Amino acid sequence: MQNALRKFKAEIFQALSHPTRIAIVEMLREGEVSAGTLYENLGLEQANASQHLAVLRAKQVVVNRKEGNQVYYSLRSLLLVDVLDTMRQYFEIQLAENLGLLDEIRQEAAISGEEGS
Amino acid sequence: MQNALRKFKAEIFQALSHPTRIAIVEMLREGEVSAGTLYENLGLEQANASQHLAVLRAKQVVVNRKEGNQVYYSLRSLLLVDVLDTMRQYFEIQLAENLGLLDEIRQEAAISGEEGS
DNA sequence: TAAGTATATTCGAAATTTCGAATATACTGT
DNA sequence: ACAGTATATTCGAAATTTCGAATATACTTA
Repeated sequence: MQNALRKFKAEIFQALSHPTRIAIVEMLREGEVSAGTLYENLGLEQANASQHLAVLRAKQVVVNRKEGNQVYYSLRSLLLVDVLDTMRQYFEIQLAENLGLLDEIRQEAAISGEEGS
Repeated sequence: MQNALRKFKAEIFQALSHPTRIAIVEMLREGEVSAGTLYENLGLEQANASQHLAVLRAKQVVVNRKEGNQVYYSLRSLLLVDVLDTMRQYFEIQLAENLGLLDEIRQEAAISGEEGS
């Protein structure tokens, strides 16, 4: 009984285990977004975005709705937003303890800062 | 800035993306457990358990403490328990909508039931 | 029906993950 | 120092994931 449940849990986590898919899920927090808007805003290749959306679909993290020429995606359950929020707290704490990552983030900030925000 | 953060998040999710590692984290919910107790209770090969613990260590999900001959593991942050709890709710809802998985779980339950619980 | 637009799928190749088997390391007691 | 115990690491091989390139599908509009 626990086994299938743990496998199911592992699969959801696996669906969230790629930076691009995290970005997609975060973008869907506010609501429905079309596939095109998604890959444009995230600067992804169309095919690549579609592949990642396929993973999220397969694991039932997102749901899609067709309207004319476009496909609109949204999170299947808002509970995922709660998970993400709790994770955010977790990350903040970890970040404070993880100087290496902080440095990395500062560098990125410095670079994008130079380019003029 | 968002990139390193998302990479970090993805890595935590990746650490949780295997049934065995979910089982380990769940076992650590109550507190510190030795490596030996872990793999005995979960019915794992010693080397395999150690490999999974290495993944959890690398991603800083767990922390370990050496005492004599043994190594005791614990969750680095209790916030992870909250994440798991929210996930549990999520799974319960998904489960209700996912008859295939429910069937799978029922079969497992039936099999272990036959063996006499 | 033909051309255009939006999205998905297929196809390798490269990278990563997972596993068991074997081996290594680090303690403990004699 | 030696044997025993607990845990970690290394080594391939098999499985899975990821990517860009190419192609397919589906809808729309002329």
